[in-house]
Amino acid sequence: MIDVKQLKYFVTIAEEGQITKAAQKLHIAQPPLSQQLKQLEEELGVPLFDRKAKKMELTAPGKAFYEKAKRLLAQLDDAVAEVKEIEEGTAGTLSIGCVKSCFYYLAQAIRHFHEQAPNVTFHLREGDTFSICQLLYERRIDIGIVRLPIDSADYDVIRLPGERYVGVLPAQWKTGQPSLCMRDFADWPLLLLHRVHGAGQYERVIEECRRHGFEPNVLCECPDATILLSLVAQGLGATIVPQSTVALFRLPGIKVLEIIDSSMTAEAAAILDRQRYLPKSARTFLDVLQTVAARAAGEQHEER
Amino acid sequence: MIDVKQLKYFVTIAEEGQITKAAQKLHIAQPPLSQQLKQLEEELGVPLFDRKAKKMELTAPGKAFYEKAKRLLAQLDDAVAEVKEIEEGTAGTLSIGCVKSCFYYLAQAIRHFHEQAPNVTFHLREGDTFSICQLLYERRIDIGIVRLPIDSADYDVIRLPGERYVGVLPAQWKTGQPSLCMRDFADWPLLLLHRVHGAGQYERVIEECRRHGFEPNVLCECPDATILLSLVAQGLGATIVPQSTVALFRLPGIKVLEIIDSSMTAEAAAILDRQRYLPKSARTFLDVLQTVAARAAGEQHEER
DNA sequence: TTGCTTCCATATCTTTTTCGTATAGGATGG
DNA sequence: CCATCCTATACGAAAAAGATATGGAAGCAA
Repeated sequence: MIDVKQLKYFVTIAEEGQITKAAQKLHIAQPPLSQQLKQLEEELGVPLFDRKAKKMELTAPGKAFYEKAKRLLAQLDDAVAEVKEIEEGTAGTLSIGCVKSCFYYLAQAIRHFHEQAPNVTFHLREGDTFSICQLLYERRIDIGIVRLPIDSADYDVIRLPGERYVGVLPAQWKTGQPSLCMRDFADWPLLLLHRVHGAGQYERVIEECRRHGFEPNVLCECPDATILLSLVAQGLGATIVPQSTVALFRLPGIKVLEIIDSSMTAEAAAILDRQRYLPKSARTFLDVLQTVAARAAGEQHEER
Repeated sequence: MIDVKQLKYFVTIAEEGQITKAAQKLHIAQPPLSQQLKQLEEELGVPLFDRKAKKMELTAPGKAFYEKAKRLLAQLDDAVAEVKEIEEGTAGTLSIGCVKSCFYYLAQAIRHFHEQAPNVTFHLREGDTFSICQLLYERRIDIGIVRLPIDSADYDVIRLPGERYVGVLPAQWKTGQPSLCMRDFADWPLLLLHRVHGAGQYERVIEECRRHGFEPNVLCECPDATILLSLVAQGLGATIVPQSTVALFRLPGIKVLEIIDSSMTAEAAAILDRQRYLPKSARTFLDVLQTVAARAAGEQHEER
C-alpha cells in the first residue's frame, strides 16, 4: 500500500536529484531510502527514475507522479491544518440556539468572541427553551442558551449569573416614583413571557405576585420577548422581564423601572449535549459568554 | 507521520459508523483499528469521533477531515492510475525528432500508432541527422529517426529496412526509357541532400557516381528534402533520394524513375538514448515503426 | 432490576516492516 | 588507473502493526 512516507521520500529524491543527499535531508541513512524508492516503483509497476551515474533523472511517468505527489502532500498538510484550526476554534462554524430573552448575552458574547477568533462563523437559531433543547438534542446546534429551570437530565448545564427582573411600562404611563413595587402591577394589565412547553419564568412571576398578595391580571402571554415589548410600547400593558432582555430590545415607547421589593432573579444557562464532543471554539465561546454574563451582573449591582 | 493507511481506516470507520464493522470490511481485527484511530487522533491533536454507545459520530473537525481524506485517497488513486497509463503508453506525450527524408515512415507509424493509443500525443521536431542526435542527447526528444551512418557510440540504434534510391527529375524532362541508369545522371545538374555536419547519403551518392565512371555535376546541395524536391520541380536539375522520401513529398512537376543499375540502399534507423528509461508508449511506437518500415520495404520489392 | 448482547478500549504476544551498519559494484574524473 | 562518489544488497536490530484475550460501558428484553 502506497504510503505518505514514500511520497515524501520520492519527492525529496526528485528535488535533490540524488538519493544520498535526499537521505541526509530526510535524516535517514541512504540504503533504506534506496529501498523505499524501489518499493514505491514496484508498487506502481513503473520506474520513476533513470539511474544515471551522477544524478537520478525522472522518467516521464516519474515527472507526472512527482507533480501529483507534491500536490497531494500539500493538500494533506492543508487538511491537517484545517482540522487543527477548527479544533482550536480559530475557524469553523458555531451553531447556537438562544431564547430571545437571552439575546443580550449572546450578542455581547459574539461580539467579544469575534475579536478573538474572526474566522469562526455563527449559525443562530431562536426559539423558546423547549425548542432550543430539542435542537440541541437533534444536534442542530452546538450550544443552547435558555432560561432556567429546565429538565437537565440530558444536558450539561452551565449556569449564568442570575439577574434581576425589571418592570417595563409604556413610556406615556405616569408613575409617581422612579421605581416600582410589586404591588404596582396589581392594577395594570400584564403581558408576560410564557413558554409554549413546560414551566418557567411565567410561573415564577405569577408566584411572586401572589406572594405580594394579588392575583395578576394577565392580558397576554407570549413566548417572544420582542413581541411582548412591542406590545408594551403600544401601551397595552406592563411586563416584568429580566433586565438584560430590555437592554437589547430597548424599543422607543417603553420605560424601564427597577422593582425594589422583589429579589426574584432570572436565571439563564448555556446547555450542551453531554455525549457530544465540543469543539474548542465552543468551549472558548462558553468562557466568553460567562465573562460577559458576569460583567452584566456586576453592572447591574452597581446600578442598584 | 500521518499515513495513507490511517486515512483509509478513518474513512471506513466514518462510513461504517462503527469500528467493529469497519474492521471486518478492512479484513483486520478490531483492536488494531481502534489503536490506529486513536493514533490518528493523537497525531491530529483532535478527537475525530464522539464515542456514543451504539455508533461513532464524527465531530466537527472529524467531518471536515473525512471530506478531505476521501478526496485525498481518490486523488492518490488517480495519480497511480495516471502513472500506469503513461507507462503503458495509453497516455502521455511522445517526442520524436526525424530527418525529413524519413518522414514517410514517421507519418505512417504515427497514423497506425494513433489507432492503438489515441490518448498519446506527439511532439515532432525536424532536423538533419546531427541535430536530431543533439536533441536526443539533450533529452528534448524520446526517439530520433535518422539516416545512417551515424556515430552510434551513445545511442541504441534500431535499424530500419534499407530502401532503394530513385531518380527524381523535372516532369518536363524527356527521357527515352521508363527507368534510369546511373550514367544518365552524368549529363544532368544534380541537387543532392547533404548533411550540415558529417558524412552521410551525399558522400554515398557521389561515391556511386564515381563507381559508374563519372564525376557528378552537383548544382546544389541542401539538407532539406522538401526544398530539394521543390527545386527539382522548378526544373533546376535531377536528384537521387531514397524512395520513401518522394513517397510523401510527391510534388507536382516531378517524375520519379527507378535506377536499374544501382544497388545503393538508404538506411535509416530509430535511435534512443541508451541510458534513459523508455516509456512503454515509446517502445510500442518503435514496434509500429519497424512494422511500417518492413511493409514499405516489401512493397518496394513488389514494385520492382 | 437482571441478564444478555454489542461494541469499544486495554494488555500482551507475535509478526511484519523499517531502519542502520557494513559492504560491494559501477561510473566518473583527474 | 586509482580515487571518489553514488547506488544497491545483505543482515541484524529496532519499531510498528496485527492478532488474541479480556475488561467494561451501554442498550435491550424479560
